Amino acid sequence: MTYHSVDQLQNILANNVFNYTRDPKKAAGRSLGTMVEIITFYLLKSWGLEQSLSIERSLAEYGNPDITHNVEYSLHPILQQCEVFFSEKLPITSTKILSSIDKNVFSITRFEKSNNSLLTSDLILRNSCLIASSKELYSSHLVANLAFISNDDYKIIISQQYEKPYAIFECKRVGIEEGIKKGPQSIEKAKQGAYVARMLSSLQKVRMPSGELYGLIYKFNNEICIKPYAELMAEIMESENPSLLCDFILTVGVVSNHGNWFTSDNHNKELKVLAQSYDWLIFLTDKGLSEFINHILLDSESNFEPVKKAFLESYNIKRKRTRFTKVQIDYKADQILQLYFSDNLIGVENWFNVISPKDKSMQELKSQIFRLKNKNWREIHSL
DNA sequence: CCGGTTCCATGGGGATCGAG
DNA sequence: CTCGATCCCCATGGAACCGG
Repeated sequence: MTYHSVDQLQNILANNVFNYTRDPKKAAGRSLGTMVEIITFYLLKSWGLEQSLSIERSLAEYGNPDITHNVEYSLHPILQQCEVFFSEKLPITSTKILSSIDKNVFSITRFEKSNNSLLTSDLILRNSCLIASSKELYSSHLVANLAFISNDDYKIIISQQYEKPYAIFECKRVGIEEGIKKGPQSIEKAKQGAYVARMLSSLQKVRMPSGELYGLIYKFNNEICIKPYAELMAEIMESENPSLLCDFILTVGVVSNHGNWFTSDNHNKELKVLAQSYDWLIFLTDKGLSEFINHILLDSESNFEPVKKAFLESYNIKRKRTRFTKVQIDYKADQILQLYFSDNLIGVENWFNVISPKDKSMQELKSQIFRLKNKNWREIHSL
């Protein structure tokens, strides 16, 4: 297999794919960001979180809903779920899906329909397709996912997600400048990411004069709970107490290395800023990202041909419509990616290193997420 | 000049709306 | 319903700028 560093891959993409743009290297860098997003999405999907997942929802800051941030991936409590079998002509629009729901099972009167299509007539799938949302703040929204297609019959799963998530994922990437060891641009994005990571959850991070990190959380009736961060986090994980959980959001950052960031002890400032801001910071290694790109784009004799085709059709001066992003993806490419990730789940998990918390593993991250997923959110939010 | 911060051009995505 | 326009948001990376 051809191995390239990510920098080499960026140059290959710049020269061969993005040569039509004014700044090919920048556009290639942007597309590597898309790859990180796609890898993260299919990882979450192969963990079985698809029905809980929303993409690019606007989330309010804790205690300050005036300010909102669009968050890449968020995991929400599922309030209700139903399946629909469906054999109409493409596209599968929100209107068609909503009209096929049994209203006795699932009341949709409080919802406002979206204009999204789950599957377009030229087979572009919309991941975590938002079909309707409720107008009231912090209520819920409906997400549709395509389970499978057989003989023009479509099985669709519709999940009603509670608006307030229990976990979020954000993907970031920073590139190295040609011939320069350390760039100026990364710190700004690190700070932007850090700001969002620190503003969404009720669990606030506080530094003691000694340097020790504490967690602070307001309980009901104005009681403040403050204790060492790791201890408080463990308590939240164990807890079913609504006042600890109702506004808690586990924040996860996914970063990828591009020359000036290191997985070694040699963390630079940007990485330190992010590591202390997210609850979890995981690092997609060069090896992982290169392996993915080599497989889907550069391997000439692979069965990833439809994935490669979708990518090239998306980034091309004559392109009609993008079909290779975390949201809109070519249906065939999606099927291949799903299979690839579920068949190679252990390998994919090994593409990541955990940077913080120190000495934790991807398996522990996974188990924390499932622990949260399985809490009784109806009770916690008194629904 | 050095090592940083701030600014900004460019690429891209999603939601929404209105014309056809 | 479809498509394009528009608005808003975010990411990437290079240039300008600044204090010592």
